[in-house]
Amino acid sequence: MPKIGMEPIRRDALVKATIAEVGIHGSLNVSVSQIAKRAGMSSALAHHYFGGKDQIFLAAMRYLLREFRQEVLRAYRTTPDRAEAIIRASFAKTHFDPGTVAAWMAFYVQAQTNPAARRLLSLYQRRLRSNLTHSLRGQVADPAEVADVLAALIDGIYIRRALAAPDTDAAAQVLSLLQVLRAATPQT
Amino acid sequence: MPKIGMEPIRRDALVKATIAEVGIHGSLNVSVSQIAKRAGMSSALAHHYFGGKDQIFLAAMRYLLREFRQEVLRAYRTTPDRAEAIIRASFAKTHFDPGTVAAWMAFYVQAQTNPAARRLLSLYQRRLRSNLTHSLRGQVADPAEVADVLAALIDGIYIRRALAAPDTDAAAQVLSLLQVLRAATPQT
Amino acid sequence: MPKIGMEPIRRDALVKATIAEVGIHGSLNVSVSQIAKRAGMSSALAHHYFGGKDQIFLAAMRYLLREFRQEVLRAYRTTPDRAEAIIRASFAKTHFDPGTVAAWMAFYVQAQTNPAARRLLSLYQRRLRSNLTHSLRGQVADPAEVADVLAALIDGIYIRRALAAPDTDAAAQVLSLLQVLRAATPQT
Amino acid sequence: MPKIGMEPIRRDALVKATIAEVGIHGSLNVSVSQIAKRAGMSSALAHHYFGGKDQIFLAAMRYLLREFRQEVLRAYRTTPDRAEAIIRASFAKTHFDPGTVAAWMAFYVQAQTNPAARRLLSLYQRRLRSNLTHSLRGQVADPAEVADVLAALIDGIYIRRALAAPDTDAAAQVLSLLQVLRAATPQT
DNA sequence: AATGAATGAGGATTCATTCAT
DNA sequence: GATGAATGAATCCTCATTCAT
Repeated sequence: MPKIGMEPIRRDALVKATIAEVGIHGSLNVSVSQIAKRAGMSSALAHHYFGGKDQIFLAAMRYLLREFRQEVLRAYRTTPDRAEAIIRASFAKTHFDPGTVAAWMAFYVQAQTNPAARRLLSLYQRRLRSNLTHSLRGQVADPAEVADVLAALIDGIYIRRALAAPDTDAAAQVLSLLQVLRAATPQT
Repeated sequence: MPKIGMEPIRRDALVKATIAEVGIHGSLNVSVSQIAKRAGMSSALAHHYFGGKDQIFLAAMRYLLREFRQEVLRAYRTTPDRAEAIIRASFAKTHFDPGTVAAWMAFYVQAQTNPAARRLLSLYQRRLRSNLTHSLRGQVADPAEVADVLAALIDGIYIRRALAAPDTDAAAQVLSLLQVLRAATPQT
Repeated sequence: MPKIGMEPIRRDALVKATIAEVGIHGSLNVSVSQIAKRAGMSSALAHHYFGGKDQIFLAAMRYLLREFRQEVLRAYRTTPDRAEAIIRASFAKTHFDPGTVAAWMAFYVQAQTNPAARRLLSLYQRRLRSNLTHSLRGQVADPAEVADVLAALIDGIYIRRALAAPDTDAAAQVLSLLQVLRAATPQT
Repeated sequence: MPKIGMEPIRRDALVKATIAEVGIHGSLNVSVSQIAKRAGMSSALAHHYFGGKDQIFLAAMRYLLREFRQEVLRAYRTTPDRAEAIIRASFAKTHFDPGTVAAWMAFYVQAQTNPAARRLLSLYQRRLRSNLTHSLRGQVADPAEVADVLAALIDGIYIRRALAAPDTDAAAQVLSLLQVLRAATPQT
């Protein structure tokens, strides 16, 4: 009995299985078969839906970035200060799931040679920068510059927290810097 | 060609070939044969000297960290401000060689699952933090905290510069933040 | 050529090819590729179906032991004396095929270190002993003890006949001993 | 300082190292390097003395057979009954050292294809048979035939004891059969 | 839509053996 | 006599991908 409308369900299952499997192995050294098995289908079907391994992983990354966007939107609703909302969303617990961490590290690796991955990373970075810049308007002298620093700091702290012992509150660290910067370079 | 005492020569050649090859491929998906060929020897000899692929890559990473240490020492000699010296050394041109960048990204991936890699990364991070802390003593209220922020910022900016267009001066960005932090939280 | 239900066919082909190839080489120093080629498939498929070389060989041994069991059952039908049937089956011509001999010798080697092989050998020995014991009941004073001797003698003569010139009738030798033992230690 | 007369010492060390290493691995899957390292020399030297791996192993087998011969001679001195002496020597404790067991099993494998090994095995078997025949002269009707049975039984029981749990006294089992045979077929 | 079947290509690793010193 | 250096060849195993059904 041919099922109709299975495609989105299958794709979603594969994306989630990819993240889980990447998390378990800590890298992209995961076979399509492993992913497909976890997603409850044959590897041939995975190929059928995505065309190849690279595209499966790319879809997984797009999914993670989409999740992140929604995390930010949620934070907007509970945190009046937009910059703070972005920072808090950047360090949401889900980002530290093994799968997410491993996917991000692998993504950095891929971005060096895979044009599609590089574009995606670029897009994420531009968006983050733009969001931060907007959120800082009217608060600091040079919003774009401060946004740059904050964005880089977010990435830097994320890597350190993700790979080393997460002993301190990552968001707090960025927020305290934000405070300093706001005080130091107020908009005149 | 001398037939004795080849070991250090071979090891060195392999380490350099590894970095080059990793740079070309953008990841650790490089065969030992490729590395060995570039280093001018058989893959069997590479295994003989290092025991396995992981150890070859680990040796390459140790080499890069050793290089970085020397970069810092050199900077100490030309830059009176120690914090600035560390920051400048962190963004030395050699760090942006494709091989070095790829090795670092791969290193982050490995650190998730390979204990030896994780230890090495930890060591590097502790050293950087300690050096920065010392260099900030007497200049800011809480040197350790500021060192933490600077270290993370260095990593964050490095990744962004390494993977995206290096349009701005990375060191300058960190240095300007350093200035702000010094002014904002002076030692009383 | 049917495209489904190939597994049992492939497995069988591999098992037989293994025995043949082991016979040709006289040991387990046979590559999976050689076996697979003889079985008309790629080595990858052989791995797919069996998981690894050890398991291919183990399957081959299980096949030989199964064959031996059937040999015994056949002998039961034509030889009224059960002990004699077992002995005759033990020296059936097929047991002296080069592949079978080589597999047995390799099996002895494997049994020293491979737990699965050891278990299988143990199972075979217990079965042979148990069958012989049953067959001797009511004929000799201590069936178990005589069974032990006969079983060992069967193995010992097999090795000698398999590795040296098979000039004498192996079964006859054991049978004559059996006769002696029956006469010497009758059940009272 | 060139050492003189090292050859026999080196060869002996290699032979003993071979047996030990074969015992550890349970098969001939032992590299010459491993053997040489255990014997305290380079693998190149091992090749120099023996010419190749096969010859090293053959030398080890010759050593074991020599040892066995001496075991028999020792037994002759303490056991008046020569047949019993041979049987006891055949099950001396040293024969059950892992190295000796593994070497024997490997020897059986080799005898199938290696002519030198086959000759050596043949020689051992003929000697054992001849010794047994002599020892039975004047005691049983057909010494050669009984010798054959005993020899095979010795091998068969050895394999069973070597590979399975050595719960019973192997020599006793053969000796009791010997007694039966002597009683059953006395020389008239 | 879905899959079992199938493989070519590749990769890490091992090793017996040779050779210059 | 002795060894470090060196390698070609081989081996097990994995995997992305294709295809007939």
